Amino acid sequence: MGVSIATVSRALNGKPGLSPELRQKILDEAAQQNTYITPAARMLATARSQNVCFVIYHLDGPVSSDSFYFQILMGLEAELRKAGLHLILEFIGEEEIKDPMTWRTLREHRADGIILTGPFVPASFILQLHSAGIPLVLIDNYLEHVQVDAVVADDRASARVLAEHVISLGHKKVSIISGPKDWYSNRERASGFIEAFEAHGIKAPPIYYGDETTFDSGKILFDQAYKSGCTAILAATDPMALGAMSAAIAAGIRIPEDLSITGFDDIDGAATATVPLTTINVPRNYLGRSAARLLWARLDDESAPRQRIDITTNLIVRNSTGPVSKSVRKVKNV
Amino acid sequence: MGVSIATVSRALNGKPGLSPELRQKILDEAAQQNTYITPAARMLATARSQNVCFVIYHLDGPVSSDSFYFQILMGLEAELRKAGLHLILEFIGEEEIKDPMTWRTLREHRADGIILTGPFVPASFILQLHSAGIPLVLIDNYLEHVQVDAVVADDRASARVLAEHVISLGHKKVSIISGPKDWYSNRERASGFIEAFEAHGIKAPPIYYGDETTFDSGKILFDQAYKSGCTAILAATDPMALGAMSAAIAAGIRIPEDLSITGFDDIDGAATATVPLTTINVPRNYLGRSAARLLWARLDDESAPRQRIDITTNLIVRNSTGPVSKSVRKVKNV
DNA sequence: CACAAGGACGTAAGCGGTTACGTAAATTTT
DNA sequence: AAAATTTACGTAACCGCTTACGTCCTTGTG
Repeated sequence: MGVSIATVSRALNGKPGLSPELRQKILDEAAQQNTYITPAARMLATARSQNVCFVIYHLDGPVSSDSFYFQILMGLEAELRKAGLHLILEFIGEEEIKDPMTWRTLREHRADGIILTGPFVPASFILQLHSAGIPLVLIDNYLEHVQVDAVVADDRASARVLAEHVISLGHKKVSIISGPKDWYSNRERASGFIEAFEAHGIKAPPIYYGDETTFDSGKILFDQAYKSGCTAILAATDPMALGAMSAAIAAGIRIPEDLSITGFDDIDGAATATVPLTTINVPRNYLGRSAARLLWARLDDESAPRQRIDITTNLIVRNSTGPVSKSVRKVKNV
Repeated sequence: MGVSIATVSRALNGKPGLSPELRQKILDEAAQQNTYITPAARMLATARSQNVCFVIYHLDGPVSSDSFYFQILMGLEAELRKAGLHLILEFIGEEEIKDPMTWRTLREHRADGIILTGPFVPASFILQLHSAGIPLVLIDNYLEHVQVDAVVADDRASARVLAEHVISLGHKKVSIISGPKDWYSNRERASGFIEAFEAHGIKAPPIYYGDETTFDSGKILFDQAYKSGCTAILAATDPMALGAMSAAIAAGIRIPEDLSITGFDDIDGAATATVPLTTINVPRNYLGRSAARLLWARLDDESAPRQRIDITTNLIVRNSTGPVSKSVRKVKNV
């Protein structure tokens, strides 16, 4: 009591121009009365919401990699919380991707910054946001030649590691099954696979593209891929690998004796599949945390140099990969 | 131009006291200029944020049913969007559960209402929120004797259906493996199982409790459960069922010839497990949508009678359940 | 045709903070 | 010791919207 609201404001916001004793007294009193700054008023006065919008861009229909995003979300929330920021979640689709300005959260300035993800965000959309000067961090997306903050699981390097593993088991005839090539991570992964083979002087494996990266898609692509006479199939995602595995087993092909299969992402079902899947584990929680920290830094200093953070992943070797067996080739040659 | 801000406000908010022509003109002009009401100012003036907070209460450590929540989130967001509401996501743990007032989003009044979920939300916490008069909707939780809005997957009825299926296959000696009994859904599911058996005059199956509802937990409980000489195991969750399945297969037990196993939830890996799992599918997206609609109605009319919405689930019969086989019993009797 | 009633729109007072600016007291400078 | 700074805190003008109230112009009524 007896203190002006200006002084209280200064105390609560840790601003200078106030004696330490008075500040402490105000702080104590506020804590005791469980008082809190009304966000609306602060927002109005400062034009800052303390909100961050996490945006998942998806085509209509179900989002495939459910738990992938959820774990990112958990990491994100935990880290934003430390910075006193709140998390607004939004899914955007076809309509708002055409024109960012139709996108309500953005138009309303409900968030101070944006964390954007999704497997196939159009570059034009990212560019529009970026040139509008909105603090932005990309997850699992990246634009060459444009300075925009991003945190990505190092798909290409991970793919190389996975391919190295397969090569070390003696496989030389390999097929790659992938989803649409305009998805950033599909491209990166395929490139990584191929780089590894070329580095070993092995002919680049053929890539079979499907429309999706789902279980069914893997199942469908299996036939083509196997027909090429390969001893190993590298899938762009776990669901695809699982689908291929399912088709293989149905065809009486033994895994890994007759055929090795690898996935990518280490989804929930990978460890508990018919044959536990050799795959790449992405520390998703950390992906979220890094994105949050990156955005925080950006909010703090608009002019700081843009960063790209590569998160390293882990090769998880399970039972779906094994040494190439001579006998199989014989059978196939009959 | 030439219109007072009061009139614009009335037009934009669809309030009366304005000629249709002028209203349309203002609306058109606003749309054209891509103007939008500043949320902060509106919040300050109306004391409403247009935000809804989705809260997942979890113990420290990883949240198990990842994709479960994610699909709820998607449904929630889609439905809230229709109502012009925004979704704030928050995970709360031990600290804030003790005293809701330590919980920042609540204290700051950043959200107009709350949607709360988590497998073991303490009743005391729910009661505090409820008695504080905060618009609240529970997902997969319910308090007897307290009038609070809730949308729940009908665990008990689903469990009965699942048990009926197993009973119809001839199983009489069955074991139940479950997680902690203080989790709402674990209790409900076990009750449903037992009800079905009692309805058929079959002795209630024994329940084996674990500390968690995970794959590992199912693996561990398998031994005890199988030792009882059962021909079927009903698990409280899919991961548990998968864990039990893994342990069974490792022990040379054939599924479903020697042992039937059922899960619950139809998680991603259920269909692609070693033996595709018979389980209960919960329409999670719809769970989220219903919760959103319920909260919206509540925000609209505080005094409306509370509702509890039971979402019906679907029995998914796959390959992990089969008729009880006589031969197995013989082997066991040796 | 005078007057009451209602409709259409403008005026201005908040909503609860932030912050540039002003002022009095304490401290340093010369 | 008087002047010049610096420090500590209060004053008040916004921030952009909602809404009670006031004014003016229509329209209805006896």
